[in-house]
Amino acid sequence: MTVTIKDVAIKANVAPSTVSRVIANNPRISEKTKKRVRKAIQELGYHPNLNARSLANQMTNSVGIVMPESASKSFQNPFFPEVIRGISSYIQSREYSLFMVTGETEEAIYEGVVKMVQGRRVDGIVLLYSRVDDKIIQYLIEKKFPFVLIGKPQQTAQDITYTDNDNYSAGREVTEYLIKLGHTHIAFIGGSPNLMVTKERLSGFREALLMADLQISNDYICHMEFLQEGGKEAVEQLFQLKQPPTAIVVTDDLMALGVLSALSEKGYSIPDDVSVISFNNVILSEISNPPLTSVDVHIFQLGYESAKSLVEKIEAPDLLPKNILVPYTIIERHSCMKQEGR
Amino acid sequence: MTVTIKDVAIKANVAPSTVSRVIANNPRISEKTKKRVRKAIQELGYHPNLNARSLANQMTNSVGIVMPESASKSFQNPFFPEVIRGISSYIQSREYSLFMVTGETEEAIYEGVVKMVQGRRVDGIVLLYSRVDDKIIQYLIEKKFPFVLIGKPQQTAQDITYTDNDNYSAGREVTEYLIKLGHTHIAFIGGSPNLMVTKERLSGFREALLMADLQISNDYICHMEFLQEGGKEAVEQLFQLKQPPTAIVVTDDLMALGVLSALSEKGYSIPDDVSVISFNNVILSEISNPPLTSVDVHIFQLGYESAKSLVEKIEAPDLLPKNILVPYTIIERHSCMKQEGR
DNA sequence: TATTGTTGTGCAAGCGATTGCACGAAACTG
DNA sequence: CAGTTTCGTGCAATCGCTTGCACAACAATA
Repeated sequence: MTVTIKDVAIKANVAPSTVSRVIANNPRISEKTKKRVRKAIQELGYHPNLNARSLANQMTNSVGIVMPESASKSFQNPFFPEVIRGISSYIQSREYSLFMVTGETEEAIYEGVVKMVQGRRVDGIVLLYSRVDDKIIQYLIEKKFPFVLIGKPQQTAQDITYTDNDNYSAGREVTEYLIKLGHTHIAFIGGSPNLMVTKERLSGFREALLMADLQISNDYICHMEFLQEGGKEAVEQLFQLKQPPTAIVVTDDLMALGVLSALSEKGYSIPDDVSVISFNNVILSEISNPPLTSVDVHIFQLGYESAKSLVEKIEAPDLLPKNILVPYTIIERHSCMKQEGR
Repeated sequence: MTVTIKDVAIKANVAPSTVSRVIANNPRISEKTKKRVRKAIQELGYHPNLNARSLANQMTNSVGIVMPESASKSFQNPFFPEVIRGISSYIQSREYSLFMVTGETEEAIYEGVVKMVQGRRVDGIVLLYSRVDDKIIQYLIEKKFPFVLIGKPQQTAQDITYTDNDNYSAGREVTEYLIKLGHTHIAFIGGSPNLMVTKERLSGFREALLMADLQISNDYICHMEFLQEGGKEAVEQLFQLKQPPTAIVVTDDLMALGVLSALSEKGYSIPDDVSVISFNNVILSEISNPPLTSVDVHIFQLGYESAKSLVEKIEAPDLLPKNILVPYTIIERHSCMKQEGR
């Protein structure tokens, strides 16, 4: 049926072990034999059975990526495809493959991860999110299984390798930007408060207000889903207040689009009536109306670097954990404006 | 180190084979033994080594998904995440896992596929695209490896299982819709002419014009990349013509967004000056400005059904190939308008 | 009681690779 | 030229699981 290493061995008139060594390019095999074996491999169209190989040498040459439990929904957010692209790009160059773990519920994902890990399907895992009290992280730590996090781990966790932006600073900077434009009533719309990103950006936001002696009202802080509807709902809430904000920090472009459209439905014009600044700088932000001022967090690189760290960790497990901060850049477009008078 | 089937066997005081049968829930094992073994499994936290299992029983319980070669770029198109979600959703319910094949070049992807297939990493493959003269399809057919196509195969190929919309009809219907609105100068902006979707929709488009006795000019037919920039470039071309179109059929929402923004940059207002109708109905179309009239092709279902077909095919290889047509729906929003006068 | 059937388990041979070790041949040494 | 290295290859065990077949134990039958 399938052509195995034995077939090659017979054809090349050597032992299977020799074929194996040729594939591994073992220096102890003579060039002459190598050539002969390679020819046989070619002619037979032989490809090693990766399961057998994995079984024998205890490694799979593939890594798993774990989507947040809301994968079903959040996959709509361009953040994920892009970060996966980054991962995939590096992974590819190192001849690894990609396994995906998705699931409807947290429990399902957890099961999936356990199955991958204990089932030895992957050599390492990259988690596409970081949130508080995560069962999966606990598990991986316990099992001493190589993994990296995209986002900051909850505990100052010196022993977790992660890749992230400096979201605290970014949150602060963005807010300061709005303050400099003269805004004093600034709202914050973020994703789930369980996500580390949200927490970090929020505390940056708070810090900026504090430094500027502005009041921090809880009415101005919303936590919604990372999707457009999230943005819309938030707007509903905020613009019912007797003193609605004149500027909004939104932690995600997709939400920001929701904000934009909800706002213009309500008859507000942007940026004249309210300024909006958001995060991620996915392609959409460029073509929204008006184009969004957004923080480019370099999603691709986030993925790329995390994959790189992971592979390093897989190949040298005793290496110290390593944290990579990917820089961010505020991309100014047309959704923010100076606030005249008060 | 890791706990194997032997450890369980010892702990439960049975032979490894018995443990194996308990896991497979083989009826020949007594309930009493089963209980005992299950308890041991629980207590040891045993999970079977999937590589070993795959090796032994010649199946992996996972499927591969292949992105188009431009994955690097096209992943930005929300179509893909959504279709993957659909696949993943079904796959999950059947306890399969997902392997991803991506790559920068067609060659790289091809290699990846071969590696998966011969390496026995997956039991089947779903191709996320269909294009003419595809090497991968050839290969899979030749190897008699189970796969399904999302999109219509090139050859009338009665022996290929695929899931698709009736893109020919959709193309025609959409065009007729514009004709009914009074448009006589209708352009078509599509993706690569190698893609079957493009071909099908285009011929539907042509047919509609033909039926309405309208002229078909090649100047009105553009082929671009499935991205926003594609849309922009197309607009550049079309609106240099001495007689620019008053309505445009765009085969993808993302491109349509590009069209929209290019158009408004040029000072055209939509839908007053030019009507735009597009395909896919990704979330963006809803919040674009104006909201896009778009054909909902039910991407999720496309993925879901194809996964279903694939699993069926894996589990009953001799089943006749099966083609599923997922219905489409035109979602009217605000990017099309009646054309007054001539 | 001897014979035939069940039922539940275990033995051992795979699945297709990798790898430590042994070993014959060739090339070096003195 | 005998003795020691070096080089290239093969043997066989191993990775962890599945499964056909054999077989012991016990029940049912004659």
